[in-house]
Amino acid sequence: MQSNPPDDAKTRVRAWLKILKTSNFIEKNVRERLRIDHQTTLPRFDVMSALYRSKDGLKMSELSGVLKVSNGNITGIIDRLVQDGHVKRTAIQGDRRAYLALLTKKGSKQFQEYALEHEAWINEILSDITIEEANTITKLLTSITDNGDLK
Amino acid sequence: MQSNPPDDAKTRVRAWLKILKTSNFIEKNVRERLRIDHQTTLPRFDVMSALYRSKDGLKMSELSGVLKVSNGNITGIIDRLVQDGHVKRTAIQGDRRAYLALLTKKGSKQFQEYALEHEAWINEILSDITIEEANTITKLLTSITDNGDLK
DNA sequence: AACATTTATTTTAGGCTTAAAATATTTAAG
DNA sequence: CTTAAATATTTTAAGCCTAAAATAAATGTT
Repeated sequence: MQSNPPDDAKTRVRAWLKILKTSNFIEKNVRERLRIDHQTTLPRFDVMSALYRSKDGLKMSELSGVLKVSNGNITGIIDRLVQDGHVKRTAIQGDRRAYLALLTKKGSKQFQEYALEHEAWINEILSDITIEEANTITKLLTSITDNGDLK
Repeated sequence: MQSNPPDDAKTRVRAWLKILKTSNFIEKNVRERLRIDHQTTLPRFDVMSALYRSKDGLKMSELSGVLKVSNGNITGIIDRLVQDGHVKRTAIQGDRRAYLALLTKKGSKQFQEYALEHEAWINEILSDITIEEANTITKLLTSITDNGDLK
């Protein structure tokens, strides 16, 4: 089974389109469940997840760094999370420019519930692939995102 | 190497997060090149791609069906593509509710150029995976999106 | 101390996205 | 033919997202 460069390029494009399709497919599913079951959104879930892991809260710039989204984007998401009582802002000693965003007790409790359900959803959506296959996917895709030549 | 259900769920979640990360990584790259090199966007590219393949144009509802986005979404994207002369709307005989969106000559020429570059970009971004690996990715991910239990 | 530079965040303008409501047209039923 | 139901699209309201400009505070330089 020989291959030549032009065919190789098309094979890689096919893999990319499949990655995109799969990602969109799962994402849509998760977004819908978050919306219907919890009246929340994936960006909000992602921010809460980062804050939950951090324990002591994160600065706005740390959040946008971890989630790889723009600074201004985080502003609006945190605004809404503060509105519904899941997040609070706390001053930082000696720097009045910045502050820490931190989960409230309510937010922390709520996120634990989200996380359990999220794991179950994903396990269901990916039920057709075996554990070995899941590991293979993780391994192969890692060599793409770890491509040092880009960014 | 035994596994148990709770570990399996976490392994699947890890695979999902990697799929998401990879997709976002590649998408960001492509969006940036479209923006900087061509002052256009991925949604616009996607619509032009669908129209290019269709030859005779597509109705709005066909576009939203193919691209799996909402109807209202397509309205705005086509509006902007019409504005910069890449797409035109043509009446359908006997149905004044609908119309076909069709690439203009300019749009068609432009898309051919985009497509060539796009293939080269992807080939570059995925240069660290072999053709065999690309095919493995495509095959494994297909069993996820073809999961008939959902939707 | 006064000024410039850097750092942290928000604001702005524009585009993407959705679900739900509204509009227009066609088709079906009586 | 008239009314009702279905189909095709747009509009609306709200949220997400970015790059670039603006604001504010901290740090460095003279």
